[in-house]
Amino acid sequence: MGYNVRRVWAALADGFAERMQVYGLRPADYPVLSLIAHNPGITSRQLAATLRVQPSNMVGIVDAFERRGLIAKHRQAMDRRALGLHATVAGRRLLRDAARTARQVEAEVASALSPEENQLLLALLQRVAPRDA
Amino acid sequence: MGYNVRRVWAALADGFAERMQVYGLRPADYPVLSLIAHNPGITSRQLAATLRVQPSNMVGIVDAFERRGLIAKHRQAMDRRALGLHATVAGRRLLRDAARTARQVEAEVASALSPEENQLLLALLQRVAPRDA
DNA sequence: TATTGTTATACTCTATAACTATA
DNA sequence: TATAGTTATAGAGTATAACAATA
Repeated sequence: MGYNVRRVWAALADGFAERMQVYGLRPADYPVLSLIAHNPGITSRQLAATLRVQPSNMVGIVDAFERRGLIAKHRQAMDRRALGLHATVAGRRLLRDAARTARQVEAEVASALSPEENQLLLALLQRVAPRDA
Repeated sequence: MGYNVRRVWAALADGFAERMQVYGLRPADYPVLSLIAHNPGITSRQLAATLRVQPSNMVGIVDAFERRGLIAKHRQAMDRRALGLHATVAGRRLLRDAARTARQVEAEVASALSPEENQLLLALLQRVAPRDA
């Protein structure tokens, strides 16, 4: 069971990493850009908490996005320590394309099963996944 | 889907890593010891090929096992470059205990589903898993 | 005092390249 | 010349510790 979960996960992760290179994104970059685009004004601290990663590890990712013009930082008025992050038009466009490719990777892996079986697999995985985390 | 596979995999991997510490084993150590115990005389080269890892990465693991008295190396007569690896009594005992614990981790994760549902999940995962790799 | 973003640093995992001794 | 084991090293990825600015 652990073995098979690992194989499926490895197949998804490898295919995902390879396809994201086209957009200049590493696997860890994608969820960060997605969170920023869908939660305008989110801080790097909140990103780290959501992704269960240390805040220091967000710095490089966020800075690279800013240098590429995919996001902009806006110092917040109410708490001048915090930097609200916002996806630019270019960032949203890149994310849209990357998300489409990500869905393709999932579709390819899922092609081994019928739509009903995929739904069933998803439901079973969700019940097995830890409740809180 | 990728998200849920990742969550289940992370839960399994974290629990597994934590429980294996009791035996002084890191996650990557377990399959190596298991392969040696079940394939007496296997070489580090064969281990690396089976686990799809570079041969150089086997050195530290195998040497640590030898230092702990869990395995013994025997220079092969027909090819004096190769070192056949054999689990010692202590190594087999440790593996037996570690394997029991590993099964417990799987059982805990699987406890969210009925036995039939677990079988179904396993079958679906096997069909989604890549054919060759 | 506590928190945000940041720097510097360390550890793990895995990869490549080059060496030695055998073949 | 090719292969088995090994060494040294490099690159991700993620962790901890400590700092300046702000709360």
